[in-house]
Amino acid sequence: MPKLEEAPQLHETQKRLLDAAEALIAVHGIAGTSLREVTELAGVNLALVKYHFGSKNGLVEAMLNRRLDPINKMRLALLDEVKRKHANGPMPLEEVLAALIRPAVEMGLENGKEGALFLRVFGRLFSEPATFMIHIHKQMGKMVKLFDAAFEQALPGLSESDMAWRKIATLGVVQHSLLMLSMLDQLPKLIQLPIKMLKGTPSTDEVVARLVAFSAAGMRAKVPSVR
Amino acid sequence: MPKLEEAPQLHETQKRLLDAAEALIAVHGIAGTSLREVTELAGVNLALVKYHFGSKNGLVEAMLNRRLDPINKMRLALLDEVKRKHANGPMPLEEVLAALIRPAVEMGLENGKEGALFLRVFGRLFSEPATFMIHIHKQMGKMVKLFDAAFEQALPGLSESDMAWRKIATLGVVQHSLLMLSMLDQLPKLIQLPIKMLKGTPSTDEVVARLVAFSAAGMRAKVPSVR
DNA sequence: GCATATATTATACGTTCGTTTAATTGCTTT
DNA sequence: AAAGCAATTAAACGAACGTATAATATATGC
Repeated sequence: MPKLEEAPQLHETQKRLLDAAEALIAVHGIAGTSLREVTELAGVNLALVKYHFGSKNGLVEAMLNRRLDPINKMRLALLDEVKRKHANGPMPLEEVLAALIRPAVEMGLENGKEGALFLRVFGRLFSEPATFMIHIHKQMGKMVKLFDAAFEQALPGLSESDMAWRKIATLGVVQHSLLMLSMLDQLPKLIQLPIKMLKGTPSTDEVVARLVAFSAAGMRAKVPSVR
Repeated sequence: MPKLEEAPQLHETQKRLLDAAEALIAVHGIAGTSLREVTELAGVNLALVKYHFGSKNGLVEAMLNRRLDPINKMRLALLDEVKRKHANGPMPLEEVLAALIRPAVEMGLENGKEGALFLRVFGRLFSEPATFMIHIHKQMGKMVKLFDAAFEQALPGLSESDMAWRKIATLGVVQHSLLMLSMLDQLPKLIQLPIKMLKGTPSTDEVVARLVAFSAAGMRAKVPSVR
């Protein structure tokens, strides 16, 4: 099975800045995180943000790319595997969904504290300024197109809008579940919401299985025609 | 069927401030919205925020309460109806879900531009500082408890963690779908993601039916035991 | 070992932020 | 008409923001 690639080597200073930005943005969002907080946490001079990344936006985009690049590459590799495996027939919906979902879960659960932090960043992405949504979309454009085609094959016969609603709901399942998963440490104290969904941390396989099962059933559901 | 209650009367100035805060926070988030932008859009003096709401936090919480109060009251009223209707037997999962989902959809689709704006605020809630999550949770505490019991009855026999995962996924479906729905105006231009999920605006009934169908199927799905 | 990039530092600029004060307006009650 | 309360105003506070610059330190190539 394809694995998440190692990050390309970069300066110690750059890595420290990306780590610090990731940790703070995970909690306070982009607008709520100042470069002074980032550089202090990184133990690095303020001006080095401009030197290495040009601007705050540059830092944020580099932070996003560092995680999204390997996730998307692994997604495409997994989808390729599924395609090869079912070259003579239709791809099972569950396997397409797993190819989409597993890399993000793996990034979140198998990279220690850094991974969990990125899950929170990922969970916030849709709430950040449009600038970054555009950036992320360019980042993911090719991947999205290939998965669109895969869904079309795994779940044939749906109208465009039927398919769009289902993909949006699925993205919601994944995004929100991973956000909650990444907040498990702090959440139960703030909120008594019974998030006893784990004793210890659940395994990657368990999380993927749960999200895939829920999403696949949701995507296959018939909608009573009240339109 | 219970309806969303009318907002209690408040000063013109207060309403203008709440409207402006809602519109700006919907787009830029709490941290990304300044009181000067809010008061300018409202056509009101800066100091009136302190006078009427005490602080920026006070303004934000009032803005949230104005929408969440009627939504939650309608949820409880709808749930009561479902309970009465099925006093002699178990409540159907779909009807419990509809009681949870319909009020938010109705607020978003049947209150003009203001409703759509609040949907975007609602979609961002989990990405805002913990302060507000705590506030919202207090707001929703009673409603959440009653729906927890209803889900337990409509979907019996699940372990605590099995139920928790399903509720989280369902919340993700609703939150993300409504966020995308509220962004339909702007999104297609920024992103070619085929959000042709509608010609014109879909009806409340259609949206509720889609979200309920997806969530109910997801909640009923068996998870292969790979744990 | 000296010149040349590369990396880091301290410091500052001009803005904008949330908050606060004190003076003033408008309206109601007597 | 006067008094009293509610609402609004203009102005300012110190703090924090992203960005920029020039001087300095560190590493690299010859």
